[in-house]
Amino acid sequence: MKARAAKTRRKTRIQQENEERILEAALEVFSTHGFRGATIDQIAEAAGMSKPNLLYYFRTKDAMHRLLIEQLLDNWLDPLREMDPDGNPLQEIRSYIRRKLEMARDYPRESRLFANEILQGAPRVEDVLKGELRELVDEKAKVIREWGRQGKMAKCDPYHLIFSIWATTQHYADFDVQVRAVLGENMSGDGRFEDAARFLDQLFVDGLKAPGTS
Amino acid sequence: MKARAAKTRRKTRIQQENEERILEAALEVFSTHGFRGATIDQIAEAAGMSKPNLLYYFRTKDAMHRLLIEQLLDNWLDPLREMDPDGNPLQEIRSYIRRKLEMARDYPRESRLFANEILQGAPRVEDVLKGELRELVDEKAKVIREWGRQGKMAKCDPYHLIFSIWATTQHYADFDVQVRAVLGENMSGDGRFEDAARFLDQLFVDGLKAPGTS
DNA sequence: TAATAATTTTACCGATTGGTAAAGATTGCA
DNA sequence: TGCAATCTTTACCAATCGGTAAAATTATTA
Repeated sequence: MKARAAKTRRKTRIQQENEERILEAALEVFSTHGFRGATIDQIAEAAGMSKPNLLYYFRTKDAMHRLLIEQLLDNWLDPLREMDPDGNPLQEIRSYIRRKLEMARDYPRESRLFANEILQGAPRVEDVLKGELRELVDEKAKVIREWGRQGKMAKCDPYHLIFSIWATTQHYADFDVQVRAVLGENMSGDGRFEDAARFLDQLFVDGLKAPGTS
Repeated sequence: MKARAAKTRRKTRIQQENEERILEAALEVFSTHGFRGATIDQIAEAAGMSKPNLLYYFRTKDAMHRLLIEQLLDNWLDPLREMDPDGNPLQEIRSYIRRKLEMARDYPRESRLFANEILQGAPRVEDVLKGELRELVDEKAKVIREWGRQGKMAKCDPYHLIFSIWATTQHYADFDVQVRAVLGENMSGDGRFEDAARFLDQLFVDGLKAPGTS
C-alpha cells in the first residue's frame, strides 16, 4: 500500500472502465429482476467478467445496488427542483411533464430500478422518501396551491397532481412491455413518445387552465 | 386411486382450505418480491405449513404463480369491459376511474403482483397482453374516439387516455409506500382515497369536457 | 528492467434454493 | 371398525446462491 491516504487514492484506468461496465450490467439486471431476483453471476456475465473479478470491484451485491440507487435519486428529483415559482404556472407544469417524459424515454432502466425498489417496500430508500423527497414535494405543493389561489390555474390538490404526473410519465418506462403490446410494435418509440407528450399536455395543461380562461 | 376420473375428482375440505391459505400467502410474498425474489420457504412459512406439505398442493413455484396471475387477469379487465358505449361518456369514464381506484384500494397486492410481472418483462403474460388485452383496448378506444367525434367529449388519443387512467389509479397501490411517505402516515387510507378520487375526477372528467361546454 | 502494485483466475466454502422419496399420521367412508 | 385414500413429516438431494483465499498474471513506475 502506498503512503498516499487510501481514501483519496486515484482510480486506475482499468478500475474506471470496469466499474462502469459493472454498473451498466448491474442496472440492466437489477432493473428487470429487482434486488432479490438478481444474481451476482448474472451481473458478472452481463459485464463479461468472472464473479470473483466483479467482487474485486464491488465487495457485495448490496454495494452495487446502493450506488445505483444513490446515483438515480440524484437525477430523479432534478426536474421537480427546476419548477420555478416565478414562472408561468401552466408552462412550468408543461415543462415538468415534458422533462419527466424524456427521462422515462431516455432512462427507462433507471425508472424500473426505482419502481422495483418502491414496489418491494422501499427498504433501502425509505429515509430518502420521508426526508428529501417529502420536503421537496411539500415545497412545490405550496407553490402550486398558491398558483391556484391567485387564479393562475385551476385549484386542485397539488399532491395528487404531482402523483398523477409521476404515474403517467413513468408508466411509459415501467409498463413499457404493456404499452408496446397494446399499441403494437410497428410504431416507433419516437412516435409513441410524441403521442404521449401531446396527450399529457392536453390532459394536464388544458385541463388545469383557470376557469373562465380561453 | 378411485375409479372416478382423476380430472374431475372433487376437492377435499382440507384441500380447499389449504389451497386457499397457500394462495393467500403466495400472493403476499410474490407481490412484494416478484417471482424470482420469492422463495417457496417464505410462502410455506407465511401459510403456516412445511415446504414439502405446500408442494403436495402445488407441485412447483411456477404453478402457484401461474394460478394467481390467471385469477388476477380475470378480474383485472372487468372494469374496462363494463364501459358502456351507449352510456354518458364522461360518466362512463368517471365510473371506470372510480372502479379502478377501488381496486387499487381493495386489492393492492394483486396490483403489485401484476406490476411486478410487467416490470420484469411480462414473460408469463405476454400472450394475454398481445391478445385479450389488446383486443379489448382496441374496442374501447374506438368507442372513445367516436364519443369525441360526436362532440360528446373532448377529442383525445384514446389509447393514451386509457394508459393514463391505468397509471394514475394503480399508482396508489403500486407506489403506496411513496405516497404514504409524502403524505405522512397520519392521514387515513380512506382520506387518501377520497382525495385521490376527487382529484382524478377533476383532472379527467372536468379536463375532458367537450370544448364549449359549461 | 526490476520490483511493486493492481488485476484476474482457479478452486473452493457454507447457506439457501427448488424439489423429491418414502415413511408416518390422519381422515372419510363402506 | 377397518381400510383405503388423503395428508403430513422427516430426511434428503443436486444446483445455485453470495462470498472468500490465494496463487497466477498483468500493468505501472522508480
